[in-house]
Amino acid sequence: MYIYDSVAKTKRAFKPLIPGKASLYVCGPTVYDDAHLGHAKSAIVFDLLRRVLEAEGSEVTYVRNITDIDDKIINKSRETGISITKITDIYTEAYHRDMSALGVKRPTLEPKATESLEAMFELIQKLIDSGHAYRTDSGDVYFDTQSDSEYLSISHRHQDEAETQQRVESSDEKRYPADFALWKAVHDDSITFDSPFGPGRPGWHTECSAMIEKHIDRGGAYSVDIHGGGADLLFPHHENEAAQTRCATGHEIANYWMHNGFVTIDGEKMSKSLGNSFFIKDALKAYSGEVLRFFLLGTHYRSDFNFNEEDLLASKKRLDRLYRLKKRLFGLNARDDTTSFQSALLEALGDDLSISRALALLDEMIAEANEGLDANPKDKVLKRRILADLAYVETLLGIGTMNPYEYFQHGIDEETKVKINALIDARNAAKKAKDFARSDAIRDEIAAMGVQLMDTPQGTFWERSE
RNA sequence: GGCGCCAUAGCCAAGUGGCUUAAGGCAUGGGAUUGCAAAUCCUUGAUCCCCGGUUCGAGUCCGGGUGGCGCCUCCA
Repeated sequence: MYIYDSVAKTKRAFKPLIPGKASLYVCGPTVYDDAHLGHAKSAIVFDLLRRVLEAEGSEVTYVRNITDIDDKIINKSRETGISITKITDIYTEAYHRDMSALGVKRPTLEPKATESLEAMFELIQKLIDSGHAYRTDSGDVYFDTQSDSEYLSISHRHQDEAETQQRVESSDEKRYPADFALWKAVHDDSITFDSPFGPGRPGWHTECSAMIEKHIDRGGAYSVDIHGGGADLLFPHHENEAAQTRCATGHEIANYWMHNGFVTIDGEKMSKSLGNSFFIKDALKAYSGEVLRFFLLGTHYRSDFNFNEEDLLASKKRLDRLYRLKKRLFGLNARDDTTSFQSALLEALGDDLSISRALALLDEMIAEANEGLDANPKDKVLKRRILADLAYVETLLGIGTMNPYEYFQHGIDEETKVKINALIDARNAAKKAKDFARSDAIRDEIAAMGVQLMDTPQGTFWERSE
């Protein structure tokens, strides 16, 4: 496949270090709060990448870390009185629950920072030994950015010394303002970990480099094939990761870099400080996870994504078409036929995840399938082909996975369903007696409940409207 | 202040110099179908923010302008 490498700033043919085996590392969440739409976008994008690589026949090692050591977690613990481990357990579980609802498959490995301390010590020690890191009087260990001639080659910055100086507040102990902490010494009663450098906790970039070395590096020209994350991580996070690994191991951390665009809410960046965060769990109250997945998937991963309800509903209608087709073939089993649609779909996604092209192909497939079924409702060969295509879409895009009836009835409780079915029976009786005034009155009554009826040769079905 | 991204129909969104006098979806108008509807199918719409340039040829490259946005500070 082809991947746009955001460091090379060009599209490159993807060639893994070991043919047939792709490795992927993505920066995961800090588990101190519920996941928001930005987490969802990133997770969905790289889930898609993983599916495409697998569909192309690669054996994918996908590592996504869980950051469970962080000042934000510690602060939350102080504020709430809940223990650190309790907090990280709660939000790790919440993250998994939300991602699962969005159809995001679990990565191959999900290392936690607390379980990777040895690897971090090793990395830091190597940097100290090789003169790329230094200790301060207060016990902190800093990375010496000036010791790395390649520093800033990832984010293509040309840091102006004077300008940097005014940006950084407490640089008193640093040799150079851009230097960053590998280990922060802690002397009070905060959470600390014992280390060869004294009690403290790791700097925020340390874990990614350490985990990649521990779980992925196979001693090649670089550590991991693809490194991914949100666009905001390019600098300083990825720059610093790259510097650490380069100086500790002598090779680059990644061969390809992928950065997904931001999610904005009504045109503004979503951020905690602006107070416009949008939690996935809240969005899931109104929409099924798959509707959200499809919406977030619909815009190319490198573009910024603006979230608003109106566009979400338009996106849902597009997904509805897939489910309507699925409904027409409900109850039939798919087989593994391969079709030209499938290869075209994979080819589109293999071109830097060109989702718009892929969805256009999907729409065309759906239209042709409906047309064919209209013309030849009993064509078994056609049905087989459509079912195979739908199954392929499920696997590759992670959409169309639900029971179509449940999809269209999302959010309606059991009691209401019973009531609706009773009204449908009454209406069908009226229809049979050609009492259309009464049957239309019943339909209006049902419509008032937010439910739409559809008469078909197979009977009367209903969907949630709006 | 430094670095960077974006600007295509009412809305979302492809397009990386000629095969595209611009995919696909939503919405709108018309039609087929339907007891009426819904669904489905057919059909309907933009010369690509502005100005200048390069080229036989530009939405697509270059320069300038205008308007959005992001990173440089915790953030996917």
